[in-house]
Amino acid sequence: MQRPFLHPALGEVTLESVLYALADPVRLSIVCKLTSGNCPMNCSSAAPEKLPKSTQSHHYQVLREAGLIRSERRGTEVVNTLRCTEINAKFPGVIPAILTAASLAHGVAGKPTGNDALIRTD
Amino acid sequence: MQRPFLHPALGEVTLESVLYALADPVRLSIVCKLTSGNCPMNCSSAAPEKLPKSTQSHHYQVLREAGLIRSERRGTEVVNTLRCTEINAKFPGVIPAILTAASLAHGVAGKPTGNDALIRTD
DNA sequence: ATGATAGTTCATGATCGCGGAACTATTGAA
DNA sequence: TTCAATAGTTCCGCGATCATGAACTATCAT
Repeated sequence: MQRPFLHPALGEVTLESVLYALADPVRLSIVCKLTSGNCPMNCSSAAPEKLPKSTQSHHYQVLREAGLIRSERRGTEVVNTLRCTEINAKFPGVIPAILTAASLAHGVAGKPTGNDALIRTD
Repeated sequence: MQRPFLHPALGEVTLESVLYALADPVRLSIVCKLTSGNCPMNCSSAAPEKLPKSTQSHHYQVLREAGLIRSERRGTEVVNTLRCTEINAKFPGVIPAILTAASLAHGVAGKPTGNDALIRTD
């Protein structure tokens, strides 16, 4: 727990890494919880239950390095805040549209490569 | 070349798979070219040059299975069209915001996990 | 000090993605 | 028709990435 958190400067944040970070159901649900709940929220309360701590930690790292969240140590826990105003300044409308779509699509469902039930057309 | 193309019905399309598909610089540039150019466009002319055919083919498969493009065989080539009106009906504003951000961010740059030059904050 | 809590780091097995090589299908000559 | 060219696809192997249990670190309360 000694290594400091590394956050990209806004200039380093790429659209691709933001999309990549949000393309995972776990991370998308974390971001949704952070938007809806009282924003400075510790790791385990924003992550889905029953997910191993180590896995949670890696997901937070991805979100952090993508520039989506800022993490700070507060005693024994880590509180995370969205950097959505910053990101929104750089990529206008992207985050709001995604979060709206996520809540439209009810709660968040499906896996990154959910390609069941494809229909043939050729 | 015999297996027919499989396209997900709109109901099967998930936000996560759409974001995942667009999180790759190659695929994002393909989608950008499809929006800007005359839309029904064959594979090699929409993909970046110097990319191996097999890699291109895999990328088109990802875009197709994410529901972002529709592919049809026309003689010896495959023409691809965006399904953006459909997708936009399901996830309003997401695709336009991403495409706008992509062109803002100049042409398209950076890699999915581009985490160089992080700054320390803790 | 001891234990509890909250999260990180390490190591490893599973999965994924890229790309070369071989293959398939279609078109256009000879 | 056969032959070559064109446009993609499919197979396969290797390297990179991901998820998770186990061990570790840091902080707080008693």
